Amino acid sequence: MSQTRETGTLGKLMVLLDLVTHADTPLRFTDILARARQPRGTLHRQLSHLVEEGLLELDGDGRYAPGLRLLDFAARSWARNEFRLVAEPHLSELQQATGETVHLGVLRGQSIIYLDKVEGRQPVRMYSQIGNASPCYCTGVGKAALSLLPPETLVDLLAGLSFTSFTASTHASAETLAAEIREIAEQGYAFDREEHEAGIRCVAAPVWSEDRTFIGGISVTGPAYRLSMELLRQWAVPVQLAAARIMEGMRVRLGPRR
Amino acid sequence: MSQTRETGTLGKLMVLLDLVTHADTPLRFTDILARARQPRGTLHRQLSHLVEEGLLELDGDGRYAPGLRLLDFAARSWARNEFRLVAEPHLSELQQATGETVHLGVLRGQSIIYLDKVEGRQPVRMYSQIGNASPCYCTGVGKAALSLLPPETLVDLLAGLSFTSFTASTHASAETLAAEIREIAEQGYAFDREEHEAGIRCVAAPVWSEDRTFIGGISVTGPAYRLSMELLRQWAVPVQLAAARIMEGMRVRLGPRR
DNA sequence: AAATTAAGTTCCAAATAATGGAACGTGAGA
DNA sequence: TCTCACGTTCCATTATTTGGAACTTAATTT
Repeated sequence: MSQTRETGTLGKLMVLLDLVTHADTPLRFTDILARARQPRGTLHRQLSHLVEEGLLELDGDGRYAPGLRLLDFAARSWARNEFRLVAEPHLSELQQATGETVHLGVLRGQSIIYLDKVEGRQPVRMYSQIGNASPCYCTGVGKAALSLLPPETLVDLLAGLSFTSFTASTHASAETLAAEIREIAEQGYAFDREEHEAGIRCVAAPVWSEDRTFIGGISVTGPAYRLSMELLRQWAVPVQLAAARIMEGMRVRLGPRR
Repeated sequence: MSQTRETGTLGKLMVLLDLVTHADTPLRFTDILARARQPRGTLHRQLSHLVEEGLLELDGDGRYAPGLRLLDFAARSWARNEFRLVAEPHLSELQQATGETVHLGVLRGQSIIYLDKVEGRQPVRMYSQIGNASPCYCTGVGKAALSLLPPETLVDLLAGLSFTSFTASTHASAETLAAEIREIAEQGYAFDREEHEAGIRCVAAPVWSEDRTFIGGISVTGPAYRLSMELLRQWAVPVQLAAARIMEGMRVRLGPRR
């Protein structure tokens, strides 16, 4: 998930930040000590620095939680993200056309990070999905993104994956995944056949920015009982169309400068 | 806004992260060089480290933008934040009762960071507000939060403020602000009389967690033409009630452990 | 096209910060 | 009161960062 260096001052601190943000609940000093391979004195100072910077917070019980400064950073990066800004209107349009939830995600390391989500009427918790990192091998957006990679990069990435079986249909080996990705590269669209979450299907299309800073995809997602494979196949075309419009938008936006 | 140390390896890197995330547009190396007080060689290596860790991203044009890894960190800290989790149902209830937008914010340094926002029916961009840092001296939540501080802490904080006049009614000096905060401390609720944004009013009440990790407030916000001061005064009671329930919820949640 | 300037990158001895083992509080429970 | 587990502080050693300068590459001008 995280491509942390683990060396250098920053690298070591990021490992700790990862540790704390990935925990289900705030961690006490000793909990962190057990998981981080650091001497007590060192760990203590490292945590203090992170707290001083607002990246971690230490509550009255001596438990470390992620710092709210991270929220401020994130709110800013999200609000100004060029890819997201360009994609936004096209995502809404696609949502209108299908009535289902639309996602925009990009590949970072081995994960898909969701950059945006457009739902129907109901005011659903956005943060719950936006910013979340999901595996690339069992999501529509993820597989669509992988189909964009040059063969060598793809091989390297696949080699580093460890396959967790979320459902019965989750890919369990690099071989079957590679085969499907070849197919996706030809077709130009991908499905998620309940591979990440039982009862949830999606159809996705690859999207990228011209400078290849963003390699990702968009998808239309919904419950299997409502979204037959038949219907998803029909939606492949509008999804690809929306993807094409986003790429054109990025071309226009980046073009004049180069 | 940022209480960065500016010394130590991490401190210097955070200054850069602040610089890039605060910029309106991705910055080129030279732009950053001009603003950061660092020699070229040093700056180059620092930026490289941030990019390696995914905290910054370098696009094809050599422009640095905030890294998407920040989103992942933030999504996690938000999803698991105890204060927010406890407050959530009470915010929704308050939204139902008033029909207007409800906010939850906490004090971090001199800023209020919005932890949650509950709007009416329409699916509004949440991220646009959640995580955002706003000044404490011209928001209802901010002034409510300040009214909770011990006198000495408050004096120190006020001394460090620089007052930007967003509207004609924005406080422009520590003296008038301090006077209003004394009043708020007595009353137990605060108003924002179009001090941050023209045409926007709110009524807020202070909220804090027992261990004082979270010092903040909740507010009901809306357009001035719809929310007379008269109406806001009526809402002060339900807002204070919701605040009381949140604090009780935190007491129960934290209590058993200590 | 050559010359000039600007932009970005790499290098390495010197300066600085991080390390980690051990000693030192501190508070809860026996 | 004693003990033990949990945190915190200290400081000589070690590793990383620093920053000036040299170098490469790209853009602009003559």
